[in-house]
Amino acid sequence: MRGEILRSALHLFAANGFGGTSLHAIAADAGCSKASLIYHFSTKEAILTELLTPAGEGLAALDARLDALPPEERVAAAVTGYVELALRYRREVKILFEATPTMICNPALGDIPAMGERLVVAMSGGSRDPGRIVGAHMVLGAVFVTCAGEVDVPDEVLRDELIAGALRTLDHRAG
Amino acid sequence: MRGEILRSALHLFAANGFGGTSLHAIAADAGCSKASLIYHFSTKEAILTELLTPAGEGLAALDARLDALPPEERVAAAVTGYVELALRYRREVKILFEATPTMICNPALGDIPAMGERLVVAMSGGSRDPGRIVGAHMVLGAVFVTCAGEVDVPDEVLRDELIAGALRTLDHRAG
DNA sequence: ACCGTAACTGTCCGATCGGTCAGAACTGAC
DNA sequence: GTCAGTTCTGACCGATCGGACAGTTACGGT
Repeated sequence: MRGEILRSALHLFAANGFGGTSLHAIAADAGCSKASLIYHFSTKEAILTELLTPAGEGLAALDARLDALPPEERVAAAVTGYVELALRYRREVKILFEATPTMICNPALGDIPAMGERLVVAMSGGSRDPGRIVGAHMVLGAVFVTCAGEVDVPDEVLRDELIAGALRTLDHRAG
Repeated sequence: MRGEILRSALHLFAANGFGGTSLHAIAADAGCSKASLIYHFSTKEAILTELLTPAGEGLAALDARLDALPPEERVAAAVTGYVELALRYRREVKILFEATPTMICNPALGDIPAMGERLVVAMSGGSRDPGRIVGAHMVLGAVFVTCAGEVDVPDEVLRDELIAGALRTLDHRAG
């Protein structure tokens, strides 16, 4: 039942957003009562937190992996890791996509926003050059919305093209 | 008063999203009653529509301008025009950013989603190559979130770096 | 058979939402 | 002054929201 609730919530949050999904809707989709949701998860936000936990852990693991890498390999590894993570957790990305403006400071998101910032630093190579910083933000957004939206392309192709495109974006001439 | 309402709504929608902003909040910020909002605009969505109209017209004008251009100039013009539009209507972009997943089919958005799709076609050069299509979606998202977020870079620099980065993203080696 | 605990539900609650409506307050024309 | 029309408001409405709570069912250990 608990799993059923999570599955329904993931599906509905991704389709209609967090704010756009009522507990009633989740309960109806999962085939249980609204009170049952609150029994398993004490709060609506707790459902969101649990849904985003695996993605957050993946992001933390990526962050740790990058730290252990020599600086010259970091950018490429950050891009590859980020793209793979975003593709694996497509629906979570879609949820975050809608949640970002409204609840960027919400504790339900955990450390995800902070690690997003660290990812930008990694992809910009730690540089203070505005070009690198803007480029890193662009990559973050590019992968974000491409994964959230439905582009009619097989996943493996999407993966490769995202990585290639992101590296192109970051590639400073005479760098 | 009408202008005051629009200014408050633009500010609040951009900060908290459309769904996250109540009529009461707009009225309080504008210094009038909730009923006064409904007097000037018959509906909450009507406020949104009016707020997004200038940006939508700018997008339509860009679309028309691209149509009158020889194909080989279209991609660069699309990128430049899109970046300038997104920077000029930053707050509107931020509103759209949050609205996209939830109300993509909402009539309040007018033709904006459709013209977004046409922009993708223009930036992909009308190609069916997955790489070009993914690249165009990436540019759309990259400019979108970079303008919606607050990157600590002066506007002119941001403009130039966005255009340069986007062209890099789209630039396919060996045609 | 009995009981304690976990799983689940129906019902109710206060808050907030977008929107309605009858009328007050202001305004310029005559 | 007064009257018509625009602008604005307080009070109210039904709907919906997230959540609380008491009570019921299912079940495994003894």
